[in-house]
Amino acid sequence: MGRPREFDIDTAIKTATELFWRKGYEGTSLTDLTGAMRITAPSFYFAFGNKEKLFRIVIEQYYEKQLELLESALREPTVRGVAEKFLYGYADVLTGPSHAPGCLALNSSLPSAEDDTVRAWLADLRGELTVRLRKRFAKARGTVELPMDAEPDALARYIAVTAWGLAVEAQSGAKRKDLHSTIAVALMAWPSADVPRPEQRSTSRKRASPRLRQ
Amino acid sequence: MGRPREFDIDTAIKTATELFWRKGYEGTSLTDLTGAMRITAPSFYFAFGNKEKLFRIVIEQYYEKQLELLESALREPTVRGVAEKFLYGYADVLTGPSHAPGCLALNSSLPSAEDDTVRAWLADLRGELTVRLRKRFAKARGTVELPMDAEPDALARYIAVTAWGLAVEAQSGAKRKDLHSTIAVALMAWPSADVPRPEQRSTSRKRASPRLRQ
DNA sequence: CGCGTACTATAACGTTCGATATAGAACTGC
DNA sequence: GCAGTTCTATATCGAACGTTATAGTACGCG
Repeated sequence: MGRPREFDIDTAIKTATELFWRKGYEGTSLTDLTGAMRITAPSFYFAFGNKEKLFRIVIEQYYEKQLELLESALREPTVRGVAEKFLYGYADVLTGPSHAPGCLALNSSLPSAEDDTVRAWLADLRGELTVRLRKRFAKARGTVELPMDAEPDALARYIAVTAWGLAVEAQSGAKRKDLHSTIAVALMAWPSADVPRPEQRSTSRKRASPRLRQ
Repeated sequence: MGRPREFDIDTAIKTATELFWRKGYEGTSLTDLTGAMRITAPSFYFAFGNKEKLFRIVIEQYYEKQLELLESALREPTVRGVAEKFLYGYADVLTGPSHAPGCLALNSSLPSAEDDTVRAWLADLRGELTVRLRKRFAKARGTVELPMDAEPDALARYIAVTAWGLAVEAQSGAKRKDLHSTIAVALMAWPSADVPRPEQRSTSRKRASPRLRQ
């Protein structure tokens, strides 16, 4: 059957997964891949066809696992259980110790900030925004606006997370009304202020009302 | 004072902004930039120094506007008003008609899917996940799990948005406990089921409890 | 052994990337 | 008009990119 392969293909795929996770799709060069796999370019092309085909293999393996998580979540007896299990499970994946932080699929588009001053800077700017929100919430804590045991850090991060998620959705093609109805749900996590002065309230907006709490 | 510049520099920056928004930072080549600006490479380098410096100008202009939105939101009399104003304002930016969809700063890392089969495929995979959630929620609607007037579409998108946002946060360095406390807040938007069978509930997790609703 | 097949090594392909050396053109101030 | 400065055009740089042609090596099978 010809000359036997001198490297383990599954190990090579794992190596590639790690690289894509850390450096993104375009950020991972063939030199990176073949170097880490300790094979030469022709061996790479013989085994995988090209970079994109390997990437698709990697992502498909990843999504198989993600789908397992999703299916398992969907089997929860309550829809809240579905949400809970999926989000916590996903968070575990994002912070798993055996790979770079974040989602492989999203990181592949959003290359790592490591060794990249531009991206590190962008991440900093994002962080700054969260800081400002946190300070505002911390100041409000203990007043009628926010109970004393609220967590400004968690609240600020929640707003930021929602914002980044909206940005991803928008880029994928979500329309304004989609985003608005999503925000309407997101705001249900928020405490209504106890009778703020009505004339100073934020610009009233018509918004979809999911009415989850009957 | 020497030879006058033959192109308008503000117009050129606007052109660059549009390109970065649509194609991302690395996805926008100097050929793209100089071509759209209708200037040659030396003119570009004379005017802007290099690609990164131009990008920083563009992003700084963008963040100035974002900060205006944020400051304006922070001046809201209630913290809920802050969240509301900021999120809706951001959504407006994301879907603004004068530029590519999404956030300029995030898109710069997450290059556009247009003319890119790999990224289009990744966006599709993300969409599929939302579809599955929606179907599950739609099926639950009208049962004890979910009231009849709930919106499966908005709920599913909310979970997805939260997930993508978590992914961005995780890549920027957020720790697992940060994500968990964020999720705890996110789940406050969710209706608790009316007494599900306890033995079938999802794996109980200790989680930070912001206790927003006293 | 020797043929066919499967894999690997060397070396280089053409293209695109961001960036520039060199020279010349267009303006102001003297 | 000449000097000094500022911007532009041509033409090209070296490096890195993904990819491949060519040749050779190692195995199973007859």
